[in-house]
Amino acid sequence: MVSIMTTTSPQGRTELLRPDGSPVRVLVVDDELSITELLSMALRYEGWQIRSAGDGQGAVQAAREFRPDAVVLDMMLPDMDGLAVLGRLRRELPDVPVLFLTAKDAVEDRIAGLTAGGDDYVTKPFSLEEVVARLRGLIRRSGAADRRSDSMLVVGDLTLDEDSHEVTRAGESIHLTATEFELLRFLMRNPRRVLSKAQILDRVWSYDFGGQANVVELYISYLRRKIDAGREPMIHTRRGAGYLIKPAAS
Amino acid sequence: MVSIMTTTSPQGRTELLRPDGSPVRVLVVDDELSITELLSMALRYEGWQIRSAGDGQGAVQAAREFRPDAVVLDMMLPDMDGLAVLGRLRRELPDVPVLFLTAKDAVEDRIAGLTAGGDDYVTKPFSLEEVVARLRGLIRRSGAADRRSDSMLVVGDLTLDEDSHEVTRAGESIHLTATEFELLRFLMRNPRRVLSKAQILDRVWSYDFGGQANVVELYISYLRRKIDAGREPMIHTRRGAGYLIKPAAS
DNA sequence: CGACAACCTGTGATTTCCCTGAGAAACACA
DNA sequence: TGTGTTTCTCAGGGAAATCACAGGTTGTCG
Repeated sequence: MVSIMTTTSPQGRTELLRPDGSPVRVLVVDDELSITELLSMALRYEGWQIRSAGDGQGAVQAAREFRPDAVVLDMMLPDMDGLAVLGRLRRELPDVPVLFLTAKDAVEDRIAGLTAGGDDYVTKPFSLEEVVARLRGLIRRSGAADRRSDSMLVVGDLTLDEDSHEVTRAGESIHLTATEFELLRFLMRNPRRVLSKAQILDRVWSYDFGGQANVVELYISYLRRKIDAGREPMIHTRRGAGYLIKPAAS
Repeated sequence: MVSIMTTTSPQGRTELLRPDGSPVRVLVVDDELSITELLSMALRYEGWQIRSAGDGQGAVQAAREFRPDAVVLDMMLPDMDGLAVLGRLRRELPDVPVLFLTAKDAVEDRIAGLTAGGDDYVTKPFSLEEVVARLRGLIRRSGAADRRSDSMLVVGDLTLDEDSHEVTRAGESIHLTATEFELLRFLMRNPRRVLSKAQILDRVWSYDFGGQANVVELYISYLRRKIDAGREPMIHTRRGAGYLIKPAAS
């Protein structure tokens, strides 16, 4: 088992690294090219090293050569059943966590036992933030002995706990809806960085979202009402560019 | 006989360890690959070290080399009768407890005799929580005189005894059905953590459950009626995410 | 200073998710 | 075999969340 460390970059962004300082490796397995590319891009942006495969055969081979620290696996592959692929992967990589991608309506069906090993899953269509968050969780937890429960995002006096989904400002607990929570998580994972509406839409909403772009404005408005209400504002608009979050003091 | 210690990790999760600090070892014997893999995953996640075998021959050999602290043994093996395997295993590992896996309709009286010696059994199809709980019990008890009552889960004023299956809230005893008990145990083993309905279904219901996912909602509803009735609620819904349990105060 | 674009937010329709009562089916036990 | 218990399905009600729309506000630039 490979232990995983975390470091914090100047931007305050926490990165996962292997003990030798090399980037974390993730294998993405899906037969739809658009999905693997979408994921590869998003995950590379996290600073991770990505390899992708389009079928079970390729997945097993890539696992052998690439030795990833985590695997993203679509359960619907052309050449073999998802469970079969899983079995083969496990033989190559006994302790590597797997994030499953499943169709929404398959959930009730046959997720049986999938999350048993501390694995996790997301349903299609997913949002990239969701996938990244889950993967980070899996990798952190597989990092073994170093099981620090570092699932806490902190910006100024604002905290967000990814395990309990709890959010507080100045110690005061704040209730957020699912979408509000994901939006805030994205902002807090990129403090002091301007995020465009398009970026936000891409990452926080699921990839097949077809609605109006101004949902972002709407949800920013919701967040402000809950987080900045009466206080020194932390969420700022950069007109023509996007939004950013930063500690109130400064 | 090897004595077993327990430590508590940062997450508050209790782990079983051997006196030298190395992880507990469990040997899993079943001819169905899907079962051994399912179990291996789940047990590894408990922080245990797992070895698996697909038949009696392999089991005996693995026992000799691997020196496990406990064995999970399917009573239906291809090459030899379960009892024969058991006999051979006992010769290798006289004091190691065994958890039997049996078909539901198997002759119960034979099993009854077997478990007299402090062993235990579960019927297929089992739930992972069930197997983990039984194994923990066996290992703890084989770990000798030092029976520290570590079989107690406590969250706020709610207590759950994994040995006696007794549950109390604010000192008041509460009767739960088997399924309610397992659900509550799973929640209490992960306090302050949001657990999705799929995760819950995965661990608490048996691996071949094919029903509606809303049984989870139903049983949460039952639990609330018994545990939160009239009191400050401890079971909380995170709409769109899952459920979590936490002490009432907070 | 005026005009335009970008942004904010109230309102309400729609959808999604959750809760729970009623009863059928499976089971446990005498 | 009968009775009480437990598990689970189904379906209706209700609450919450999501989102479109549109009118108001603020900022920017000529």
